[in-house]
Amino acid sequence: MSNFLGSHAINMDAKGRLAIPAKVREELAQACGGRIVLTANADEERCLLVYPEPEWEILRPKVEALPNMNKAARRLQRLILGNAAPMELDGAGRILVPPTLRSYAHLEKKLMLIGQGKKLELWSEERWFAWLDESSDDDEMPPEMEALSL
Amino acid sequence: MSNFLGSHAINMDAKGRLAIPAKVREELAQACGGRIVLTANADEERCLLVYPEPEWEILRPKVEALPNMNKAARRLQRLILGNAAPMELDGAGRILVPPTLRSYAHLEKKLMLIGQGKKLELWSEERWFAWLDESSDDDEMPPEMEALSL
DNA sequence: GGGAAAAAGTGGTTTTTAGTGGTTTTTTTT
DNA sequence: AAAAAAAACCACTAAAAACCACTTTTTCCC
Repeated sequence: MSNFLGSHAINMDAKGRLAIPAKVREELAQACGGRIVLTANADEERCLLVYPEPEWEILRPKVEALPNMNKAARRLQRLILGNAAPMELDGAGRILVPPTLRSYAHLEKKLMLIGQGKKLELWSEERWFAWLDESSDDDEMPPEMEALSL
Repeated sequence: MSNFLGSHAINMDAKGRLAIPAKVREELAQACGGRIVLTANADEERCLLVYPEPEWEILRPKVEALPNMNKAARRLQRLILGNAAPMELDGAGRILVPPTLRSYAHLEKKLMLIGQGKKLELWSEERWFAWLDESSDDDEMPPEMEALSL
């Protein structure tokens, strides 16, 4: 199973194409033959999520099955399902980001691709660094996290 | 199991390469054959963490398994996983620190490598000495620490 | 204590690979 | 059928990685 790590600075060209870094490309080739699903992130951070297709097919039914009389659940469904775009890497290892997703995540030229284990996150570089600088406020930690020893 | 102790002053060259001190290199060779994972520190101190690969593989699943609807947990995942860079020492016993990590920890020429038992910490020399001078305020201690007798 | 040898650290050079941009062809829409 | 947009293809530039040689420091032996 895929295990994405690390961050990569990448540029999107004028056509909305972006070259997946070679190392990530290798992992994607192995995990899904280059077949991925790009969608919106559901939390307050406006970034995109990149799933290898098999990983997406585990997640998708779970999202579809959420009890959607609940407002938060409906929101999640609309964002995740309503923005999902299956695609393949082109011959040069690039993907073409659909305009709607581009504007959702405020993607311009300079981007950051962030490994997050089973998926990747795609951020506007500006927003990523702004997020890094945010104070890690007094959010409550789950007990599993309290017990961690890094 | 590895047990890193002591601190070493080291220089990073213009390309971002830094020579691991010979004594540390020996320990790394024994612990992981020179295979390490470099990542960001998650707390407010902007330094890097150096894990021998086996040690990293104990930590990684714990971080990936955190409940990521929680904000604090997501932050930890983005920092630890999103900055992780597996690497090996080169022929001369050096590592190349990726640009993103270099800027995260404000690393310039003069660095400090600090043994921390199962891992090492890598600091900008300036920040390390500034930290040493900080007042160790009135932060609350966990009970295990209260019970210590140095 | 001095000198020699070995090891460690430093810097530069070369080669390979990844990223970028443009061009052509095909498909779709009006 | 023509024009425009999208997709695939191809070539060139730039950056990263591996390699190699030199300098400095430390250690061991005389």
